[in-house]
Amino acid sequence: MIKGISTTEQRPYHHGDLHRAIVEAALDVLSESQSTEFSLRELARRAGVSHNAPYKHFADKRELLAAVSAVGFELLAKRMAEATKELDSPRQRLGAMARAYVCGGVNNPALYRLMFGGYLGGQDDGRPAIERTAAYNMKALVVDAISDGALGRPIANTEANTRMFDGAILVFWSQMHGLTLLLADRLVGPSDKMEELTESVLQGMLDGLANCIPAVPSGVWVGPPLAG
Amino acid sequence: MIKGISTTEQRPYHHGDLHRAIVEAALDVLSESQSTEFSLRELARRAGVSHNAPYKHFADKRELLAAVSAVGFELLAKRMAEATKELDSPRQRLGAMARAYVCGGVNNPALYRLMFGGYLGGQDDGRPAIERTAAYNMKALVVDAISDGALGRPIANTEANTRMFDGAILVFWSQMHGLTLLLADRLVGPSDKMEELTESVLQGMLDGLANCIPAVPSGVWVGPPLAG
DNA sequence: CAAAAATGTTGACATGAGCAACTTAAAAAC
DNA sequence: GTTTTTAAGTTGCTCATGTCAACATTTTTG
Repeated sequence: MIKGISTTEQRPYHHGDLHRAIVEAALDVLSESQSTEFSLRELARRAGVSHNAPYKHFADKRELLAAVSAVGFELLAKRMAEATKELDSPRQRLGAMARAYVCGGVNNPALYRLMFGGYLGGQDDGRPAIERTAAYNMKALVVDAISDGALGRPIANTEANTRMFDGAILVFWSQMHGLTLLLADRLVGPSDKMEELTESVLQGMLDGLANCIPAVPSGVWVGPPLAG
Repeated sequence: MIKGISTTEQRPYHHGDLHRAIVEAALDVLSESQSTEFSLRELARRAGVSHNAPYKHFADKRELLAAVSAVGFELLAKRMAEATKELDSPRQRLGAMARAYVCGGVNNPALYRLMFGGYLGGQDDGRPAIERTAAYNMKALVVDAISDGALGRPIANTEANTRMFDGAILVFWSQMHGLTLLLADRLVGPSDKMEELTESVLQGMLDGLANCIPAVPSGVWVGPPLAG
C-alpha cells in the first residue's frame, strides 16, 4: 500500500521519539489527573502505539516515573534560573527563586509529590540515578542562591561556619519546602490573604537568613552541597 | 460439626471487628512496604477473610485509605498531646510538639505522605469527612500550642494582630512541616550531624516565634483555627 | 547487501478492583 | 420463641493493568 495519502494518515512503523512522547504524555496525565495512578497503557494509547511499546524505553512503571520526576526537577531548575536571571540584588534573586519553587508546587502538586515524596527510592536502594542527578542539580541552585546570593559576601571556611551554614540552608530550604507543600496539599488556605501571607513569610525567611549569618573578616567559604 | 476443637481452631463466620482489623493490617503493610500500593486483597488475606469482605466496610480503596489517614492523624495528635503533657514551660511544650511531629514523619514517611500528600481529595470534592475532622483536630493542637503556649501571654484581638498571628502560625507550621518532609523523604541527610542540626533548627523556630510577637497591653486573642 | 540491534506488535498470564448473587449469623419484630 | 430483616462473609464473575515471550519491521553496522 502506498504511504498514507488521502484520508488515513498512516504512521510509520517507528514512532520517532517515543521516549519523549511517553514522558510528555505522562506529564500531561499527571497534570490533569493529579495522580500517579495512571496506566502505562493509557500513555501508550495517547502516543498512538501498542500497549507494550513503552517497555522498549522503560523497564517498568517505576523507571518511567523516575524519568518524569527528573524532567520535573529540570523544569523547576530552569524556572528558578529564569526567575533569577535579570535580578541584581542577591536578596531579590533568592526571593525570586523561592517564589518559583513555591509556584511550581502550587501549580502542579502531583508532580511535586512525585519528585519529593518518596514514591521512588524505597529505603536502601535509593532513587534511580537519572532522577538523583536532576534533583542534585536543582538542589545546587538552591544552595548556591543561599550561599552566594543571600549572604552577598564570603565567609570564613571554619568548622563553626560550616555548621552554621548547613543550618541556614536547612532552615531556609525546609521553610520554603514546607510552605510549598502546605499550599500544594491545601492544608492551609486557600484564601484571599494567602498570597500576601505567603509573600510575608518569604520576606521573613530572607530577613531571618540575613540576620543569622555573622560578618566574618575574610576567606571564601566552599561548602558541601548539603549537610550529610 | 462441633465447633473447632483439637487442631484446627475454626473461626466463627463473623470476624468480630473486621473494620479495625483491616485498618490495622493496612497500617502494618504501609509501615512495612512504605507504599500505599498494596491490595485490599492482601489486607483481607492478613485478616483471614475472603477477598471481598473488606467491601462490606469500605466502599473502595480510597475510603480505606482515608480511614488509615484518619488514624494517622489521631495517632499524631495523641503523641503530641502525650509529649507535651508533663511540661511546664510553653516553649518546652511547643518544642516537644514539634519534635513529635518530626519524629512521626521520620519513623513512617509513607503514612505522612498519605496523610498530608493529597492522595485523597482530588481538587474540588475535598478530602473524605472522616479524614478531615481528624486532621482538623490535629491542626488545632498545633495552633493551640503556638497561640496559647508559645506566646505565654494574651495579645490584643486587633486586625493587625490577627494577621500577624496567622503569619506566625504559617511560618512555624511550614518550617516544621518542611523539615519533617525533607528528613522523611531523605532529601537531606542522613548524617550524624542531622539530629543536632534538626534540634538547632527547632530551637531557631522557637526563638523566631518569640521575637516576632510584640508585647501588647491587654485583651485575649481568640483566633480562627487557621488562615483561610 | 547481510547481520545485528532497535523499536513496535500481538498474545498470554497473573493480580487486583469492584460488582452480583448467595449464605450465614445476629438482631429486630412480632 | 419463632419469624423476618439486616449486617457481614463467601464464591464467582468481568474488566483493566503490569509484565513476559515470541514475532515483525525498520535502521544501523560491518
